Amino acid sequence: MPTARPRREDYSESTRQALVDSAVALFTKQGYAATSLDAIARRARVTKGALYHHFSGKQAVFEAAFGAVERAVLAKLGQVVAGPGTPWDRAVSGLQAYVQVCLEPSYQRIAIHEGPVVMGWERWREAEEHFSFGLVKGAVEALVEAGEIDDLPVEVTARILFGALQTGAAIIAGADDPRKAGTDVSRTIIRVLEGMRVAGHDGGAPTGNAQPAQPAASLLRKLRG
Amino acid sequence: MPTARPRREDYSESTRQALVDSAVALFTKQGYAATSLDAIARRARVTKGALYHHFSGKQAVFEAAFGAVERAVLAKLGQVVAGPGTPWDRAVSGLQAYVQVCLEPSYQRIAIHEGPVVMGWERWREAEEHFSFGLVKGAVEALVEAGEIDDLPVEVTARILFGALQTGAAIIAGADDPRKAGTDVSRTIIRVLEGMRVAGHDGGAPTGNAQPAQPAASLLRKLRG
DNA sequence: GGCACGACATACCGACGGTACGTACCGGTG
DNA sequence: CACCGGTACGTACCGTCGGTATGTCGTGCC
Repeated sequence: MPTARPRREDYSESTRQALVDSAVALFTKQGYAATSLDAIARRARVTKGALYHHFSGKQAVFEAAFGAVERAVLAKLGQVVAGPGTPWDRAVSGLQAYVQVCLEPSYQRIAIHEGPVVMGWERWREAEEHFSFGLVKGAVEALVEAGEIDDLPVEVTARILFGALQTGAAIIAGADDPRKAGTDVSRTIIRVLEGMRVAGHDGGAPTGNAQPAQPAASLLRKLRG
Repeated sequence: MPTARPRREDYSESTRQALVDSAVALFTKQGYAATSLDAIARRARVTKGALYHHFSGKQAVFEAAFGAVERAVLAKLGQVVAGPGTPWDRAVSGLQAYVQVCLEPSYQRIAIHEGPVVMGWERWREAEEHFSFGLVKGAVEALVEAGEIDDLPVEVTARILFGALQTGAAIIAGADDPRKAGTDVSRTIIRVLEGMRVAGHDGGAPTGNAQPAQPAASLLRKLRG
């Protein structure tokens, strides 16, 4: 019996959203293993029964939280990389925006650190394809297409760059002086990018902007829920 | 031989080792959360009571497994990076050796993927400082000292490179064709390194090799146990 | 105005991490 | 050789948590 006002009067969707919000908050603060379903439900002012009505289990709750965090990030970054300028400019500004996003504790913990462990690496990778990694990959593809960087294998280059970005974000998040760490990381990664630039190339002609991959797949629907 | 070592300690040590081996095997196969202490003990042909005699809890068991895996890797890589040649050559060959090491499922799962989550990022980072990351950092320091690469912040550069290496390893481990993925990853990362090279530099004078940081700290003793 | 259905709550089970305690065995001592 | 202390386990048990089965209340519908 919920002591406060019964949630029943609200809509089901609101309850589900409250559960997701609760999960994001608790997973971010305590991590997946240390967060109980009872705690998640209690914070949303419902019981475990309600939780199991909306989700098939703890992992499903995590994936919903993961999806919520990723969609928020995607909304923030989508504008930046789709903005004006050359592919190179957009890549650099997107990079800086991403580093900024990575300071969000929820993204750090849920999407980057615990995501692969809880969801399994393969599934996590598949999901990431449609979210932040999709943006990075699109940016790299645009750079190659524009002849800005050497024609390395796109997939591998994008993944490695993605890994470097995540590590950079982790550095910033754990640093004593996040501001200084932020500039250090940005400088270093941009230096890496410049190192991969084709010799004598310093700003090519703009090309059509590359959209991230098609959404498709039932996984997407689950994460979108 | 100073004092006669009682047989009992041999047996005890052997039991502990069996528990660690069992833990490494099961954590690698099933992951931390899905592995029960009973299962670990059973595989070592003892009971949970014995396990709790040797370790303070599940996390301590994981850290022992982590230490075992990391020490094995360190032994393998230590020779490579301490070998002959210029800092640049040693860095490149060490890089390739590390990518090779990363194909070990135990290292992938225990050291890289679950380590930060189970031990906590800060503690994991502190431990890594004395193991594989220590080697990478040492190599980067040597490169900077030798004037091979630009004087970016060493710590940040090393960490980002480390992240890139791990990601590369993960790519190889999950690829359909590991051989092709291996060459792609090596090529890409070496390209990244070359991109960071100081312009017009293609092989400087050898310098004194930089040792990884001092071992010290009680954490080390625990992991060494 | 019953009635089916969705949206929860309640009660309970099994598994697992952790603890308390019992016990067999070894080495030393008188 | 009897005795004793401590180590290296085994056994029994508890609390918590993920998951399930079932009950209940409101609401739209005929």
